[in-house]
Amino acid sequence: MTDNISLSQNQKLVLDVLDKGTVPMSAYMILDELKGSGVRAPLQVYRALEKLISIGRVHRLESLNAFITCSHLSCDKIGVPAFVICDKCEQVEEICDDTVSLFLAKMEEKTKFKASKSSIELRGICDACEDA
Amino acid sequence: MTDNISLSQNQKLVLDVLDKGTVPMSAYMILDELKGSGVRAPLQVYRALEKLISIGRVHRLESLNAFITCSHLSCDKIGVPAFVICDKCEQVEEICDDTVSLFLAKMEEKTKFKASKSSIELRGICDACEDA
DNA sequence: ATAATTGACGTTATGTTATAACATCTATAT
DNA sequence: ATATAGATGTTATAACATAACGTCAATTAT
Repeated sequence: MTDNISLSQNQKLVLDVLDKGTVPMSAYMILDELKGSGVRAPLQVYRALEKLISIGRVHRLESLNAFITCSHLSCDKIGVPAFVICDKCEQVEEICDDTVSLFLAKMEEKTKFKASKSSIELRGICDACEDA
Repeated sequence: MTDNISLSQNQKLVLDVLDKGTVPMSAYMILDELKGSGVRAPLQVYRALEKLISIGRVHRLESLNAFITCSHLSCDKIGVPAFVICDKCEQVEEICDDTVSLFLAKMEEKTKFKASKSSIELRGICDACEDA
């Protein structure tokens, strides 16, 4: 549990569920977890997710239609993340470094494009699962 | 129109619709276009798309839930594509070069990960729309 | 030749993901 | 005290995708 100040009740609930999970969760999985806490409808979850994403506490994985907490508390201060997603164990590694930012810069230069909300997701098999 | 040999009727129909479109289309948009050609159900479209994607003639844009034809006829021979998607005019540029492949190689090395079906999508505003 | 396999087809029903529209409600700032 | 901003709750519906069933034609193995 970290800096939840200024988050609303539903936003805290959703973030807590995601924090506890070790793999990405869909909005409806989150909803199921929160059925006991007074959260009843998909929109309550989606609205909380929208807010959490906007402040960088949560990321949406486009290729999974699922959500995870930011592994840096908030990526906003750091940069655009890339996700490395194991299709076997479902673990996700969030990479947010020069390799990614330089790649993006190069792409923007080459295409004369101003990227604002990119999605970089590598799908495959992680080292641990490969060995197993 | 290009090398459609060995494609089935439905596969050809779906590919033709995508070829005519200048922007990504959802499966249901494609279905609407094909209502007059005897294609009736979503599954017929999804099955054709699955095949077309598997042979590299079509790409799925995860962040849009939409599909476009490969701008290289088939990426299979070339490498992993990255997509630069303008949120204003919806034009998509497909980039499939060293910048992308070197980035992927670096990421794989760094994370000890074997990527098989990555998704790289830059969302933002293209040069033309930026100026306008 | 013929049985078996493969890949495509068509249909109905259903599952999953996401948002529209409407009505409150509370805190903050003027 | 009142406007406004953000959060809430609810119902209904839209949009995206697949399961499960049965059929059929082309290929290939025996």
